[in-house]
Amino acid sequence: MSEDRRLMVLRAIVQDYVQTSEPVGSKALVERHHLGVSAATVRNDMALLEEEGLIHAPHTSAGRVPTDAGYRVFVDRLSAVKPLGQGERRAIGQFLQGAVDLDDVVDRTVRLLASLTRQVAVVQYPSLTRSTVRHIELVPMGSSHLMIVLIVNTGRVEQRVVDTGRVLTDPTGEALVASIRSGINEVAAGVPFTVAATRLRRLVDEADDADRAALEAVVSALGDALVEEREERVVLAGQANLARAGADFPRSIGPILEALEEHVTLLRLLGQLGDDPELVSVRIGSENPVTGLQTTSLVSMGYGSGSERVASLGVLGPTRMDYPTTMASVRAVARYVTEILDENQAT
Amino acid sequence: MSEDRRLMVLRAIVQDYVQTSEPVGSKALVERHHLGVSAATVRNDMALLEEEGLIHAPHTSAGRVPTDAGYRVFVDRLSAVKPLGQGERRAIGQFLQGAVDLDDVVDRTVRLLASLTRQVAVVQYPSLTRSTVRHIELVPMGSSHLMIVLIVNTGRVEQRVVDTGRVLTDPTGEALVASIRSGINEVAAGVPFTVAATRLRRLVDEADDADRAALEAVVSALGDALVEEREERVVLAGQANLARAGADFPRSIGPILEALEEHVTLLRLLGQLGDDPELVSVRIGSENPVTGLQTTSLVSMGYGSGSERVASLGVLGPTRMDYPTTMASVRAVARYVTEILDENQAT
DNA sequence: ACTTGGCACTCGTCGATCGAGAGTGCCAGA
DNA sequence: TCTGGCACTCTCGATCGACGAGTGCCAAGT
Repeated sequence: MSEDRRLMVLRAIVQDYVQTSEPVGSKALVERHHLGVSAATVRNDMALLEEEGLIHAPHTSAGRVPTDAGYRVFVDRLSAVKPLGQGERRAIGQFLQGAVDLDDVVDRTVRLLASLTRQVAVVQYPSLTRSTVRHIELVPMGSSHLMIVLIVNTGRVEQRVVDTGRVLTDPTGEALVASIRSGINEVAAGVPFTVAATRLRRLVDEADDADRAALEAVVSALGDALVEEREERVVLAGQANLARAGADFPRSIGPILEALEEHVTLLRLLGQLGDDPELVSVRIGSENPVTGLQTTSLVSMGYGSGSERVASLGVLGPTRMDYPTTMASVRAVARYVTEILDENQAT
Repeated sequence: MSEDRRLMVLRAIVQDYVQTSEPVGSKALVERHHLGVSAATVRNDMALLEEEGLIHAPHTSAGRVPTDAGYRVFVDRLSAVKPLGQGERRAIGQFLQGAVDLDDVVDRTVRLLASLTRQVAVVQYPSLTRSTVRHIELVPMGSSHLMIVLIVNTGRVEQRVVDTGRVLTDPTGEALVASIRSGINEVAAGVPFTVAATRLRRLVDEADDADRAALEAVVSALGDALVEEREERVVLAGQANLARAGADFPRSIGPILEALEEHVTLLRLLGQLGDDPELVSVRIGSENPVTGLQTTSLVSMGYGSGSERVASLGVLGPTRMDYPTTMASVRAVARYVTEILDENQAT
C-alpha cells in the first residue's frame, strides 16, 4: 500500500542502475540501501512498479531496469539538483573567463560542458533574430562593391558583399557611402532585428530616386542577413564520450552520430524548452521526437543576456545518466555563460 | 621471379579486400582476376609479398590482408587517381556555389566532402597568418571603448573590443578615431599579416605622445589577432561514417573520436603536406604520428587562393579505403573551393 | 492487511567440445 | 618456373550442460 516506499524503491533502483549499469535485483537493493524491509517485500513493490510501467525486466531472471517513464518520475519527483562543489564552480569561471570573442566563448563552453559531464555537449549560437543591431559598417571594395559588416549586440559579426552598380571611388561615391552608412545606422543601431528590418525597408521607400538603387542593394543584403536561417548554428563536442558509453546503446552509436549531424533538427530540439527559462529541461529517451535519439536523454537550458534567453545549450547522453549531477552542470554553465555575455555586452 | 606479377597480385589483393572487407585467399584471387597463372603460383607470390611486409595473414588459415606498407605501395605505384564523373563534378559545383560567406563555404565544403567520400571530412579554416589585411574598421562603443573589426582577404572577419582610456564621443575623440582608422589602414591594408604587424608597431613608435596610448591599445589588440593561435580552426563532419565502418577498427572507434577532438593535433597533421601543393597527400595507418589515428588513413590536400595554399582539407577513414576514388574526390573539392575563394576575393 | 522466509522455476551466461570449411605450405612432377 | 595434390592448421558457429541470479508465489507470522 505504501506508495512512498514504492517510490523509494524506484529511486534506489535508478541510483544503483546508473552506478553499476547492471539490472538491479531485490537482494542487492536491500543490501545497499537501508529500506527497513526484506527482499521479499521489495519484490512485491517491484512487481507493482512494473505494472505501472516504471521499471522493466530485460528477461525473466534478471534484475530490473528503469523505463523512460521511470526516469521521468525520478527526475520530477525524486531528485534534487545537486549544487556543484566550490572547486568546480571556480574551474568553470576560469575556463570561460579567458575567452576573447563570441566564437571563443561558444567554443570554450561546449568543450567545458563536454568534459564536465563526460557526455556530448551541444551549444547553440546566440540567435540573431532575437538580438539587436549594434552597428553596421560599410567598406568599399573595388570600384563598385561594398562589404557590409553587421555587428550584433552579442558580439557576433556577419558580413556580405554587394554590387551597388555605381562607382564609389570618386567624391560623389564616397559621399553616397557615407550617407547610406549614417542613414542605416540611424534607424537600425540598437534596435532588435525584426524592427530593424522593417525600418530599413521604410528607409528605402523614402530615399531619393538617384540613390535608391545603391541603398536598396545594401538593405536587401542586410535583410537576408537578418532573417537568414543559417545564422542558427550549433557546435558540438565530446562525441567520443558516446563511444565510452557504448554499452548503453543497443544498436551501436551510429544512428546517434547521424542524428547529431542534422543540425537543423538539433536546433529544433534545443528550441523546445520548458516554460520557466530558469529551469533545466530534461527530455528522456522516447519522449524525444528525433529518430536516432530515442535511446538518449537531452538535458538543456536557455542562456543569454539577462532575462531574455537568446539561445540554448545542453548535454546529450544515454538515458542511463546521472541526472542530478548533469542538471547541475548544465545549469551552472548556462548561468556562467549568461554572465559572460552580459559583461561583454555592457555598452 | 617476376616482380611485375607480384605487384599485380598485390594490387588485386588490395582491390578485393577493399571491396569485400574479408581476407582474400589465393583461390578467390585467380577466380576474380585473370592473372593467367594458377592458385599455387599466386600462393608463392603471396609468401614473398608477406616476407617483404606488404601483406599479412590474420591467422594461419585465413586469406591475406594488405599491411600499411602494402597500401603505401598500392597508392604510390599501382593506382591512378580516377577522374570523377561528369555528374559528380556538377554536383560539387552546385553544392558549393550557393555559399553566402566564408563560414558557409567551409561548412558546405566539409559536408560535401563527408557525403561524397562517406568518411570523416576535415576542413581547416583559411589561415590568417598567410593571409593579407583587406581593411580595418573601428567602431566606437560606449564612451571609451572601440570595437576593432579586422577584415581578411579570404573574407574572414575578426573582431576585438579595447578600452582606449579616452573619451571618444566628443569632437576631439571622433577626430582621434578617424585619424587612427586612416593611419592603420594606410599602412596595413592589402598587406600580408606578418608585414602588417611590424608596420603597425612602427606606426605606434612614430605617433604623437598625446595619441600614443589609444593607438597603442588598438595596435596591440590587432597584433593579438594577427598572430593568435585560435585563428587556426578546423571543422569536421561525417563522424557517423566511422560507426558505419566500425568493423574496420579493432578497438572500437572511441580513440579515433577522441583524437578528432584534439583540434590542435589535427591541425598539425593537416599542415604536413607533401612538397607539391597540386598533389594529394596520403598518410596511411602507422605512418600517422597521432595516437588513436594509427588505424586510419588521412587523404589531404592544400587549397586556397591561387598558387598560395592557405589551408588544407582532407578526409579520414579506415586504412581499408578506396584510395583512388577518395583521392579524386578530395582533389576535386580542393580545386573547387580554391576557385570559389578566388572569385570571392576578386577585388 | 502487510510483511517475511522458503522454495521451485525460468533463463541467460559461460565454457567446453566438435565438425565444417577455408586456406596455407610444401613437394614432386611437368 | 609453374602446377596439381595433399596433409595440416586454425577459426567460426552450433550444441550442450552446469551454474547462478533472480523471480513469483505461497503459507505463516505480526
